[in-house]
Amino acid sequence: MIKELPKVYEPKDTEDKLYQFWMDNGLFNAEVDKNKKPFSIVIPPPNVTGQLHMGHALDNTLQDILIRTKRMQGYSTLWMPGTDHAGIATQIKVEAELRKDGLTRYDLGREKFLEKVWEWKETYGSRIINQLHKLGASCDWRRTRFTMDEGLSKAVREVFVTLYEKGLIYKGNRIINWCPECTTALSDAEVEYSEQAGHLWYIKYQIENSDEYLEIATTRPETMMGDTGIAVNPKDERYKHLIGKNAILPLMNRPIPIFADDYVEMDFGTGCVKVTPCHDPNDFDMGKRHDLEFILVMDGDGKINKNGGKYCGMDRMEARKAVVKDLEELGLLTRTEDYKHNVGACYRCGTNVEPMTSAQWFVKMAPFAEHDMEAVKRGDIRFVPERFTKTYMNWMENVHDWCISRQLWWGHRIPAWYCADCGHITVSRTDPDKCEKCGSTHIKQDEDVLDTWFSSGMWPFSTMGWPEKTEELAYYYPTNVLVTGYDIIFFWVARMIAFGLEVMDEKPFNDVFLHGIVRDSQGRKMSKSLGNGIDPLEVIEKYGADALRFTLVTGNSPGNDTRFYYERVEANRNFCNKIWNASRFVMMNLTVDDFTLSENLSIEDKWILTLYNQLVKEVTENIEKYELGVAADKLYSFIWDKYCDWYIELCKTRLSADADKQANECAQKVLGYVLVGTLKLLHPFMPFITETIWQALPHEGVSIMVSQWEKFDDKLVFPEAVAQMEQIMDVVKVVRNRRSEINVPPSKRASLTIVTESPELFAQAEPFLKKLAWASEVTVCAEVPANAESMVSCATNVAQVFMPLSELVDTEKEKARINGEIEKAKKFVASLEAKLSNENFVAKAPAAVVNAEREKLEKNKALIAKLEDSLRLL
RNA sequence: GGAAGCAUAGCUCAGCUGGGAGAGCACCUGCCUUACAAGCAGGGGGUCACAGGUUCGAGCCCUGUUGUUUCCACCA
Repeated sequence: MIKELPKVYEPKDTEDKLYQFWMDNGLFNAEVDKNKKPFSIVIPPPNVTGQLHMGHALDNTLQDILIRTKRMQGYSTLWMPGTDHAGIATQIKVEAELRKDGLTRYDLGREKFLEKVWEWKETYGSRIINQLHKLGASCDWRRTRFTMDEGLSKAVREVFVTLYEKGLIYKGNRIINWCPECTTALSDAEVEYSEQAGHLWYIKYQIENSDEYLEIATTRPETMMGDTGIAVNPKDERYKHLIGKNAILPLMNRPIPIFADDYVEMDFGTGCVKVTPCHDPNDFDMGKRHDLEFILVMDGDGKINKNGGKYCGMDRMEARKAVVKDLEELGLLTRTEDYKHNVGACYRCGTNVEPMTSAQWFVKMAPFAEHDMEAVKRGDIRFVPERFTKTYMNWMENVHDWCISRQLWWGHRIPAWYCADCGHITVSRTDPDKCEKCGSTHIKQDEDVLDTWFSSGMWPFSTMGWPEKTEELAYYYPTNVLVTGYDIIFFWVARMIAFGLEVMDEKPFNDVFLHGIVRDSQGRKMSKSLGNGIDPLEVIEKYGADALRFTLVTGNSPGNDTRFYYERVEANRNFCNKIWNASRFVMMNLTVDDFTLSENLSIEDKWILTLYNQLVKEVTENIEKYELGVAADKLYSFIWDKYCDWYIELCKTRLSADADKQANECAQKVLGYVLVGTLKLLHPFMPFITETIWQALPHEGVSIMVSQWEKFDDKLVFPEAVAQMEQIMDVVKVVRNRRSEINVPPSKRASLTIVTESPELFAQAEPFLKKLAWASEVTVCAEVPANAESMVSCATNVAQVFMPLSELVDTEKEKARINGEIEKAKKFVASLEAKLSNENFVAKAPAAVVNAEREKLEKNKALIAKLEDSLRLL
């Protein structure tokens, strides 16, 4: 039963073995069990070829804490794991690999390339899963899903076809964000804007059949070959006479109409806007409004196409220079200004995106938005912290149609077939062999694939087997909580809500528990380019997974970013060691084999049990409210400051060899009882060390993981004992303090004379005072001793303490010290008296508060009396 | 342009529904008091950004100001 534990906790020796033990015993496995309440979480699927970073570590630690707690509380828990195919990200990686051999994906062709990606996926797909094992994640790995699995692909197709049939998905030629590097369309969410230094070029446009010129500013001259109009504000007197006329587009020498549109701001630039409908979202809208010509001047690779006249073939930046140079030579460039403006970049490769019209597939968002916002408004779906509700709402209110087609190869191919004969598009759940309209067999599937987020949007139900009606779905859906970073609310959370409500007719989760970003110690985002990333695996290797987990959940509050410090990991590693040694101590003294509390509890037992019981209540509530950091802090301070610093010390006399056997066993049981209970409360946070210790202690059951969560116990409430214990502890503290001030080392023991009105209490406390206050002997009496003036004194509100150490003390200093303490207490008393004599306070404040203030007043008055008494003796 | 967060000890941050300001690290003093030196005991250090307001009472609630970060929008 009792094992010898080494003096220092070595997580490395145990963690992998324990994880294997849990796996071998199937403890992570989720089983549909009608006798239990379900609790489910789906993992935010990491990129299949990705590596564990601190963000994952945080995200999964939070989930693991929740799932482990619920498991212990008797729920049938499902933590559904899996990975995401991560379209662009993965394709980029494999293409980069090919580039090393001087190849592109086109050299291989679609089929061969996809084979290559699948190979890549096979090689690296399990890496991040294994890394999650290191963290202690208790997912049901048997159920691991991948967004391109057969089942999930089926779900994707089903959703696509269904939405298409409902008219919620359409194909249209619209303006989208194009990444010339990835050569694909992107959704609005996939564009990151940042301020870049650029120029405003002012260009002269001649009015047709006139000598008059218009001056127009632009930041992107390279697209001007696609200009098909010039807009002015209808109220602008300067240009009213030109409305309806044409201007000549320089370089192309093409007449373009001048028209009025409210969109134009009179006081910006020259008050004229050149309109390039194919290369600017606002111009696109104006183009539609005014029925302008749409001329696309760029190809997918960012080069000017044949519509760009002489600039055809030039790269967009090259074309910009050439256009500016030509305008200059023609004398049409009037001036150039430096100008800072926001430019969008691809979130994957960082290349500036090109807004351009393109035939793409879209999801109509307006019909979704209403339901999606309603569900949140109703409180059906709750954001934690609440403020993100607003973020979500704002986004939803202005949501645009979602571009879901990507010109990639890696992903779910769009199930649409184009008929070469009649042009009809056949969208089908099964691959068609002929056009559904004209029957022609000359049909060809759309080359494009779907946005990665399209498939992850259905993750909560696709992973549970939908569109099949599985018992998992019936039992575990909707999931209880989604844990993720606030940075992907739009990408993912919003889309899951949309698909869940539309497809399942039920929300995907009750709560959305959001966390922030893990930054480096200087508050910078961890990134490859900065090289400031900290590898969670290295941290685990050196300090243990428990220390890492604890570091990630403490010292921050939900939804806020957090900085990562090794100092904090070290502190938490030390905490592990503290727990380890406290447990060693208990085990070293262990002769009993169960921790059923005995009847004759002593005062210190009652004290710690009361605090422990309170801890159970609070930690449970905090976890329930997602206040994991608060719960962790409470565990930390209970274990360290209460259990170790006081209770273990208080027990030592009862545990000594010559102590009474019954008392000894009573102490052991309380020590064990509280230790085991605390380990359970701590287990979700620190699964490894708690299991290791739990296994070494007397226990029933296979693992602490599946032991029963502690509950608040009405029988373990002893307010009187707590009050008494605090009186004793006050005396200990005041003596320690006194001794420390005059530099008395613990080895120099001193007799204590305690003058008090509670002699029995302090007589009982004798062993504590000997052990904790380094007393050689303790005398308790009602009167101040005769030789008091030759002793060092200190006082609490219930006791005066005298120690024969006056040779170490300067009387004047002593007087000053006591006076200082009196002053401080008097000040406080005065403030309390003022408060209590305020009729409004007494009348309006809650009775409990008033009573507490009265109690404080009495205590401090008593303390002053004691101190003044001591002062008189000097 | 819109929205949100943050501003508390030297540093990084907690502070739950308002009731005499906390932790970790750092710093100072004294200790190997046989579970733990990854430790023990003690200590110093905060007009809780600023200005108003509500309240018996404000770090906490309200308004404004300043600084700072982020998100959304995208005026050519």
